[in-house]
Amino acid sequence: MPRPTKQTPERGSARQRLLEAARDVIRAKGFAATSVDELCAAAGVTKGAFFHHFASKEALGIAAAEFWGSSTGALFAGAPYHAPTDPLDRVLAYLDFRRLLIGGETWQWTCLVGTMAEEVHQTHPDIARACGEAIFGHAATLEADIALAMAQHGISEPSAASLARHTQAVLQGAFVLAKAGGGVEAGQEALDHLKRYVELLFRKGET
Amino acid sequence: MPRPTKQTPERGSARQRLLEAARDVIRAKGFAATSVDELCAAAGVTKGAFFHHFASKEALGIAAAEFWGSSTGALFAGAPYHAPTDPLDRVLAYLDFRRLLIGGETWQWTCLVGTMAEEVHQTHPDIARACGEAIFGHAATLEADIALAMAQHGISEPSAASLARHTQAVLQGAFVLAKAGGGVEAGQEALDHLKRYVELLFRKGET
DNA sequence: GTGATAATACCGACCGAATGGTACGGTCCC
DNA sequence: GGGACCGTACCATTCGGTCGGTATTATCAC
Repeated sequence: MPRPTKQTPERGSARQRLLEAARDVIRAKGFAATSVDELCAAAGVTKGAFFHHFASKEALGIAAAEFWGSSTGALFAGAPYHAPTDPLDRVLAYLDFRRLLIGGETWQWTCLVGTMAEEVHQTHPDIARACGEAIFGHAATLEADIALAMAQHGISEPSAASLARHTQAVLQGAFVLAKAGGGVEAGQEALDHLKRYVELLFRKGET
Repeated sequence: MPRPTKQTPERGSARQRLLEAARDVIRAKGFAATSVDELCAAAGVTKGAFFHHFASKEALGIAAAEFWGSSTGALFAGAPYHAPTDPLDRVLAYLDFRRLLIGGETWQWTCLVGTMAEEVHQTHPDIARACGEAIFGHAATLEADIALAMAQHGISEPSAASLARHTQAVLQGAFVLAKAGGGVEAGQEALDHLKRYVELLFRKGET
């Protein structure tokens, strides 16, 4: 395997490959149970490269959380659920889109930052902070549509920000139940309840 | 410290103390990041005692999940939310009770089996299985009241079992968001949304 | 009751493997 | 040449787990 250079980064620089490996391996095994050696092997990189790009394992965790935030941010920004002209329809389309993403092995559709936050919130506060920014940052991208829909339906009860956060809470809970043995069905079920909640909320106020 | 005997178990046998230490330490630091030595120190017990009672660290994880299931089971069985005569009131009182339990340091009011399931679902399937039994077993204790309330209100749409599971999903999600920086408020907020969902569901069908 | 026996509960030094991290040298591009 | 980038060998520590031994208790014949 030829060394990738700046001109020919092949399948990405070592840093990029390490972040991608971290995204997948940590989702499956957790942060603490994933060793640096294992990460290097998965990325096809040596330890020297690892500690050249990251000062410590904790630094990689923080970078992985940020990487997750930006890559999922791009995914959702380009997703088709923004198409509907009605803001409530866009919110419901987002939930449908999230439901569509559920499938395959559990580690493939669950959330890196949720997993890491739960695990390291006491031992590595800086990682937890980065995870929180990714989660609440994503929630914030939903706020505008929710606020528009609420205004259109004359609803003010739960704030748009609060409802946006709640969607993420339900999603994270769905991941936990799926990992606890509920599988794909547990995830879909939780999203069905969440969609029903939103529909009931907005049906109450009507147009 | 005198050796505790069967006649004078002092503050519990070594096994009991280890399970209690595991309950608290693993909730704070996670399963993988908690060492056997650390557990022994927290329990005031030596390594010999640990491996006398548990064949491996994984076996302790399974036992801790079962211990969590039975001790929380006793807590909820004796809780006051069973008092109301109306089944829907009992369900809502359960949610109020769960909200009341939120307070203090995050590790004190979050869920051991949720944390462990998320972390070890791939690496230690047997632990994840035990965690799943605790979670879904607790959900099952809510089913009867939910089913009664649904019958009374003429509702059949989401099954009682599904709604019971969803309460646990929202709770687990609340824990994740709390650990990601949302704190106590994030937990309370999620439970408020969950209660509103249940109220909307049952208001729709009325009596 | 008493002594012998077996089983249980526990102690703590020790082990090999794996861990996160470092030192240092080489290679490539500007 | 100088710095970014990466490879290899190595280090100190910590990890889960083992093992020989001791103290305490339960059992039971007598």
